[in-house]
Amino acid sequence: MNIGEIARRAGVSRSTVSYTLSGKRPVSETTRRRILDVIDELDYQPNANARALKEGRTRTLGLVIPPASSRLTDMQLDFVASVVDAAARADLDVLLSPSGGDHDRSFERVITGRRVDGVILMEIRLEDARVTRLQQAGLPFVGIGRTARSDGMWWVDVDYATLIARCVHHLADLGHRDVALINRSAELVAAGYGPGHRALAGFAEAVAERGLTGVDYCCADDTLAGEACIRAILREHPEVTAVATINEAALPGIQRALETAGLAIPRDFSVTGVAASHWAENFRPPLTAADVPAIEMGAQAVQLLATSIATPEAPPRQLLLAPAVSLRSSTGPVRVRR
Amino acid sequence: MNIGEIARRAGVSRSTVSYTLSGKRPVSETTRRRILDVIDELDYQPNANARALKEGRTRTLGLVIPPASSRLTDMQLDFVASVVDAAARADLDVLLSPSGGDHDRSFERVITGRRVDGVILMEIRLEDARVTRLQQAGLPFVGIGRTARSDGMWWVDVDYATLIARCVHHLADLGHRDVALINRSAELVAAGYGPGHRALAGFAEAVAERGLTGVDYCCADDTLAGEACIRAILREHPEVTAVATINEAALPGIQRALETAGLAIPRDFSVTGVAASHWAENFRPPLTAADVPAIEMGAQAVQLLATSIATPEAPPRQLLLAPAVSLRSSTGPVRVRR
DNA sequence: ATGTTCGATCGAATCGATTCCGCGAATCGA
DNA sequence: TCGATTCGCGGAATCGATTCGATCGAACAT
Repeated sequence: MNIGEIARRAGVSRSTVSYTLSGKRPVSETTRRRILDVIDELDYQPNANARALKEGRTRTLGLVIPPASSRLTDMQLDFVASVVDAAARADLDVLLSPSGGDHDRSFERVITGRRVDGVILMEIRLEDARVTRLQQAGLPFVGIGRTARSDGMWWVDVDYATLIARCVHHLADLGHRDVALINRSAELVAAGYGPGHRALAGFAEAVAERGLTGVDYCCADDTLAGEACIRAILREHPEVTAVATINEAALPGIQRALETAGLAIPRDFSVTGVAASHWAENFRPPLTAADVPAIEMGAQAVQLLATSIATPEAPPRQLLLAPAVSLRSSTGPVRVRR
Repeated sequence: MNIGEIARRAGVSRSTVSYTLSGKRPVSETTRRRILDVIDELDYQPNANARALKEGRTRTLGLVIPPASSRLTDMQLDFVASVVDAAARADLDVLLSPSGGDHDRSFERVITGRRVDGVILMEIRLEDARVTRLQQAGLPFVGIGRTARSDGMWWVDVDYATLIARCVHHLADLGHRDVALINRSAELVAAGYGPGHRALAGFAEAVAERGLTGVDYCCADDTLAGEACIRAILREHPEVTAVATINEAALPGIQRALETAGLAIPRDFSVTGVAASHWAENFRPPLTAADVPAIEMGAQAVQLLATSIATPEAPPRQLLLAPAVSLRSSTGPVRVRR
């Protein structure tokens, strides 16, 4: 079922079939109709590999994800889903490639095998070898996240520093003087995970600006760790009256531990942070938080990548998103305990 | 940077380069060394499209996922991650294709464009047009899940009927006489979602066998719906003393609503079901449940697909998993309320 | 010394598309 | 009616690999 078969049945040459399909040269209405009929009848579609070989592009983009060993977070899942969705809308296919760990063969295969026209890179670290590799390979790519010095690359990212700062200001406005930051896991931060570092920086700056005292905790991405973290904060810093977090997965634990400690939200303790809206809305009471528009970010990344592929020499574009803090009901005026 | 370039620099013909790479014909040690040196120096990798075109296989498998519009569940995410991981281990790449909704162009492109050697199909319905399509296209595929009549296809699935039946028997052994099933969403079940139907069947059969009375509820995949569902059960069937569920995402809501109602688990109310272990372990108290080995299932699906591709004429193989119910502490002897 | 065998390598065909070049027929203006 | 232009289409080269026969020189037996 190749183009030659179609040509034979329609009584024309292969090139004519190709031109009717692409429309790059006029074809008379009668032969055109005849060819399309045969194509419909045989359910023909051009072989994607042959086409890619000749055209030099694959109409496919690579999506580089962290290895499965580290459970993907909900936010990362949203990225994947929205990238796939946006790509499908643009008639692009998505080739998944786990990287990190022992999966660098997969990454290399995708890069140097010319299987993709461009790459979307998730989970970028402040220093990231994959970015260097892609730049040297000359393959267009867009980061979801960014490295420490990222002027030269295309990316879309969430402005964690600004968002956490806004949360701190919000808490300060409510009279809180002692606040805590619940960050992502210590390993992640130590590995140069950008959001962790930038959230901490924004937290420190806002705390200093408002003359508060702030403590920061690292916390693994699960309910149990969230509980443990709140317990540690209450024990080690009983003066703390509010927390801000970028750790969505810890939220259920935070809620549980505060309940267990007999602290009502927001009467006795305020909670805020940065989280996808479904986390915020499942919190009780609903979480005052900056809602990360993960779905939109994935779509934007595909957009950027498409233009980067189309115009490889164009100067890189960046998109730093800082959605507003949605006031729900998990923060309130400070109230002195005991 | 193609094979011709390598051949020129090494002073040999293209075929010799190809044979050193594939080892399908002997090459003398000296030229072999010379060629490999050039390859290393230039960082050459064969063009995947050209190779696929000639060989007639792509070393790529397609993973068909539900569209992003419906949020993927944690279990589905585990499938995706483990499939990608297992494929990478087998030096296969994974092409993602959303299907359903308006994304059938993507599905068709992957199938008829010969972009993949085989397909893994997620979220199979009892009647599923994609299965028919793949069969008629003659493309090897493995389902994660299965259709109503599934003898003729390859699949790996969880035996929801048996697992839910075991949960019911366990509850009956503890003296419970009135039990409820919390299923997935009504739309999903109405659309012919296999696990929903089979869980219900297993529930009904076990309830009958033990002479219990059982009610079943559909419930959307989120915390809030879980709460609402428990409230409805307590209101409409106050005699119920235990629930079994296959709805992981509803578990936090189930827990919350029971707490709110002043019912202690497992003293006043028992909860059990089928759930990935991290859901079970985040429940409080830890959930007695059959742990779905999603990670293993993804890996098995890749295995099956690989053998199906290698031996297309072999009779289909199936894998029906029924992991044991892990006794944790969310079930206990019945106790009459009021 | 001559014919044979065998190992190492080369040349050319092939996979299935796209695209440039050019040919014949139809159409046009004068 | 004749040369020029246009229109529609076919032929062949090309993309970058794999693979099958063919070749060539060396080693071997007779």
